[in-house]
Amino acid sequence: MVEGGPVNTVTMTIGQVARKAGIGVETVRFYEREGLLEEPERRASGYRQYGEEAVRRLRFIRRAKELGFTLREVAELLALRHDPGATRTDVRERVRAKVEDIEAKVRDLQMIRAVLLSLGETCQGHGPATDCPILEAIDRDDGVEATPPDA
Amino acid sequence: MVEGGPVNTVTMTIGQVARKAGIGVETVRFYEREGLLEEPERRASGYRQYGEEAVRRLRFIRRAKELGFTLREVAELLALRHDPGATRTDVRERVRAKVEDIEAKVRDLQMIRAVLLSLGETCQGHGPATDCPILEAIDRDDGVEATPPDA
DNA sequence: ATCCACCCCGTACCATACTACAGAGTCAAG
DNA sequence: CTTGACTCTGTAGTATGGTACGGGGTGGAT
Repeated sequence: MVEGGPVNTVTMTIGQVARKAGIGVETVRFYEREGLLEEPERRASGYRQYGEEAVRRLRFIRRAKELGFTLREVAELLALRHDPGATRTDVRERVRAKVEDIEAKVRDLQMIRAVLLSLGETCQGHGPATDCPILEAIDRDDGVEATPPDA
Repeated sequence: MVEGGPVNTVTMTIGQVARKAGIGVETVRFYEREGLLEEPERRASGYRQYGEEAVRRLRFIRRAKELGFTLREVAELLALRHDPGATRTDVRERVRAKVEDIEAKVRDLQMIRAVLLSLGETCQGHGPATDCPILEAIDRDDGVEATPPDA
């Protein structure tokens, strides 16, 4: 934002900015390579120079990741933030989609949980595991869940 | 189980066993490399020969994966199944631990969902995204969630 | 005999999000 | 001016769960 002359912006090294943002130095460089963080100014020596904006951006990345956004999605959010043509509707749409992702994941997990709990009830006692009904059931049981809990 | 002589066990090629189990040929070899599937007999040509037991085992793997077990955990379950010293309690313990994993994941996801929903309410209207409260909030908001929703 | 689908092995590659390392140069304090 | 902490680049490795490929041999049907 503020450019075109020497400002009182205190500059930081990559180590300082990383510490302030609560991430590792290597990670800062990684985000730069991945296009999440714009390439900073350099000193004559080649050392990267950062201002406070970089700390905010890195914290944003960290927080958005905590909220379940992938780095690709974080990049989109960051792009929205800096795109004058982007509307709040665009932002809400991203958030809504992520909420739906989360709800789908929760539903899947709860279905899986239900299956596991019901399996647990079929396997009482202390006998040998070799003929434990759980293992038999996993064998035969089919398609309570269509997709594995990844994605 | 049945060994020591020529039995009426129809043998299958890797392609046939893969098709029956609903996975890919490469995946079968992958599971073998990873120790989930024991190395099968070979024909003189080197072709792998499988019986029905292999199909059951592969389906077990597939199903356990759908239930959220990692390949490592699946290997443990398979080991239990073939270990005469293993008890049903051992099996139940695995299932209980997985249920707890799942419940923890669900709690995390629901916390994240709540944060996202509350963010969504702060960003009404159709203005530009550049100053959308969601993005501001992600900036400042701290630590509703300690760990990202991976693991 | 020929054909084509199938199988063999080993290795490399996909995505995700980092993390580590080697070998060299730099900055600042004492 | 030396020392030690820090930074640079580029590459490689981690974990997870596979998928793809190249270059060759095999099986069974025609």
